[in-house]
Amino acid sequence: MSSMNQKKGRIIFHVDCNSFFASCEIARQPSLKEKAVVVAGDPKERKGIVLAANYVAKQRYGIYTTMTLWEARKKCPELVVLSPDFSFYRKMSQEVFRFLASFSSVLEPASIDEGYLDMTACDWPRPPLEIAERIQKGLLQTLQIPVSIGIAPNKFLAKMASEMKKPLGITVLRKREVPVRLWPLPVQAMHGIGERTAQRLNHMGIFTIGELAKAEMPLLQQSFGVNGIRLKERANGIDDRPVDPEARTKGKSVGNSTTLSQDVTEERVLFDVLRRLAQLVSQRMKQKGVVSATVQIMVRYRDFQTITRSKTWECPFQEADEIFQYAAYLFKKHWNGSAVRLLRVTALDVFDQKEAVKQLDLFHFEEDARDEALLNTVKHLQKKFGQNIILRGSELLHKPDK
DNA sequence: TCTGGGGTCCTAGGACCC
DNA sequence: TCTGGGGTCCTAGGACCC
Repeated sequence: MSSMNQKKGRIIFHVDCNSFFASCEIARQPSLKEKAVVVAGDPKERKGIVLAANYVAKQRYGIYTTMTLWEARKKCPELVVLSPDFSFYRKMSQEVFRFLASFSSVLEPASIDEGYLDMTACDWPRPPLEIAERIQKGLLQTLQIPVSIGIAPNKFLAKMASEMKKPLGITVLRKREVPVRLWPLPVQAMHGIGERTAQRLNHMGIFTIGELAKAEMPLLQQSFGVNGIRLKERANGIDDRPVDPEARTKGKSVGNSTTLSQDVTEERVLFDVLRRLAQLVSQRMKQKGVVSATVQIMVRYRDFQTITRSKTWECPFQEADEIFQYAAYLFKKHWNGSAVRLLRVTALDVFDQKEAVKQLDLFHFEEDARDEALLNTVKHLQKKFGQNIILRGSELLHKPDK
């Protein structure tokens, strides 16, 4: 909100793994260290883009993430190209966070390879800079993962700070340094401003973070709504968001997608893909112990035109079969018949499996309680959540276990 | 022989209800 | 015999991030 209720004196670390996927690969194959290494998908499957590049590839050859493998090879013919191994990266990520958790319990993973630590309440006897050095050295020695660390009074500044020196940097950014260190930068250097917003700001005559910091609020609010207010605050170094250890665990959706190795027009093949994606989604939902009542599909056509369609059903689900049925229903209804490049199936607004039963407690029925459809629904729920779902009078109840 | 796969958040319009 | 206004839910799409 305003700078008045900005919490004073917090110490926030942003820890960012450098070239994470590439670093993981080099950790298990150290002989690659001096070579130019990228992790990339298979071009035969039309997935040939660079997902991560180590610093040799980045600095010596100018290779960057999202570049096509074809371009990267042109820049460096002897490039070492590895296929992604996501389960290995997830395992390494868990190790990184386990290590970080030993420095502060107020830890918020922000993605697979970065996280925030609130060090304010930690009674470490050493100054923050020294703790950051310990974290950096520790991760490098025990896991061979290089990280950059930003130290600042809030998340936004910590994030901006960790970006300033890579790889293996530690950067302290104080609020009073914002005019000198952030304001000269172009707006697109700011976390939260992408290509589109940068263009629109430039159009308004705002090119640097400093100009954004001093921009007229009504103007920003008119063009960007609540985001306008937020952008101006951030440009002034203000950010009240707490480091929330729960933020990541309460996920909002679970989805899987795939780019087909060729554009497909044959319905049967597309349905097979949807079935496979539904299985993956179901598997991950079960791992997380969540259910959902909303399925979304995404269809990208040959020309990259992309649509999403979703629908909410009455009963929460988790089984692959159901997810497939719902996805297939949406696909049948909305597919325009032309060649498909990518398919995605997502369970939206997922919630805890245990909550599902609680929610049913609140699920009231009127006089149509004896409708066959309703009874079927109840049977269906019993099958999924156990016999302790009962219909009493006009209410669907969860009967507690004895 | 371009353009991966996993997400989050916000907006805006329409339906529906009071 | 003329059309308000507020609130909420659902759906679609866009911007952004790693």
